[in-house]
Amino acid sequence: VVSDKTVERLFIYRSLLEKMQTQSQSNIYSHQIADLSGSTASQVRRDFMALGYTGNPRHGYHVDELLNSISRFMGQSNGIKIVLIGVGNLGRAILSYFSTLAPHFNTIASFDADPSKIHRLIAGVPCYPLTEIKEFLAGNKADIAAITVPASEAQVVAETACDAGIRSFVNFAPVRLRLPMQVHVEYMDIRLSFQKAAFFSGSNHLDKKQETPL
Amino acid sequence: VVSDKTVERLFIYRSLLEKMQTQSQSNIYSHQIADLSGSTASQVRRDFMALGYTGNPRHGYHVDELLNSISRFMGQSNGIKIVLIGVGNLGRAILSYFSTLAPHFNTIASFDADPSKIHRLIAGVPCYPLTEIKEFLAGNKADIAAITVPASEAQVVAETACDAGIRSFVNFAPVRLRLPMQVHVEYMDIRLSFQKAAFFSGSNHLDKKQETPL
DNA sequence: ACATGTGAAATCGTTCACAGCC
DNA sequence: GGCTGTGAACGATTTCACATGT
Repeated sequence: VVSDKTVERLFIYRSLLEKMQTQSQSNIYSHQIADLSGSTASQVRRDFMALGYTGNPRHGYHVDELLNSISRFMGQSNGIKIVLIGVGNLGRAILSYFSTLAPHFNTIASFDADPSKIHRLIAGVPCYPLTEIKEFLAGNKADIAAITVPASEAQVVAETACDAGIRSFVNFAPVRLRLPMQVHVEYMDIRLSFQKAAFFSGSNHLDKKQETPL
Repeated sequence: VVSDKTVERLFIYRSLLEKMQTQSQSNIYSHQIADLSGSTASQVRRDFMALGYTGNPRHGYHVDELLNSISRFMGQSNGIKIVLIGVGNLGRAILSYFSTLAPHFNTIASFDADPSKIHRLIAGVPCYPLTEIKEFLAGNKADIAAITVPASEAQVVAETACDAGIRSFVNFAPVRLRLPMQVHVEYMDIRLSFQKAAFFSGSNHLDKKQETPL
């Protein structure tokens, strides 16, 4: 009943509020949250409607209570269990990125086809052969899979993981995945975001009026 | 005159069409493009309206011509010049990722504060001290900057780069940047996308009806 | 028959505006 | 007085539906 956009913003608000909390700020107004998150006061208040938590006109929102409400709504997001498929440059970088972000994220295993990588510890995470993913997941629950294989392999790899019970993916490969509708995919297409940035850096987006008449 | 969403999809279509081209498929229908890109036929046709290129009902779209139209509309996106700020794990991974993607992307320099990194070649790209970015950009044009520094430093670093003439960013740090309105920022928040994936992996999003009555 | 191009309708998301409260 | 909560207006995006072309 809540939009993807709202979910995203709630996570952003939470991250801000956690910072506020460490600075022992106890109260905050919607317009302050808006400024810090690049949103608007209306938007913030509208997003909070989903939480069932209501502030008060005198002191705005109580940081601690608000955080509790958000976390209750978002569900337990500490100790998210991740498996990562594809231990190339990007995969390795993400492994070590998350190792510094514990305890929020917990990468429990990685998978690769390259024999020189398997059965080793990479950034503190054990690497197994891709063929064993199903057995592994039968014995170990994981919430999501990160796909960091080359584009050409992403689809098969995703199907395998899906088959092994994964219901949600973060896909770094620059291809759309065709998976059952109930399965969720977050796309992280690095190439695409650079292309978009390049497009909007020029004056392309403003007055594109010079249609060459055919 | 064209929405962000449409721009994004046009890039995706282009990448598909390039694959079609290598497979010497010469014609394609909107519904085929839709299937491959996770869109709908209407959406595809609507997006193409921006191009001024029109297909024909008999054979759909001619792949080569369509690609030309898209590329003309998108502007030259070969040899996009990038500088990367922050040569940590993630920064290094992106450097080597792009080194394999030439000639579309051309990372011309990286910057870091760590003395052990500067004046070395990292993934084939020279690394300079952060303090020299303005001089560097005075002598070398760059289209966009990638920010791969820790969250706490992202804002200052972005301001410096902005001051040095960068008009478009890809920001990997998990903070919103406050920059002049004309400056474009693409956010690539890896942590956030994993959080969203985790949220949508549960049954959180379906029937969130159990409001605890206060 | 089947695909395109495009007004018109529907849907989704954001912002406005104001009553109510502290 | 300045803030919250929210119905209503607005704007953006997607989908529908169908006239048109081959």
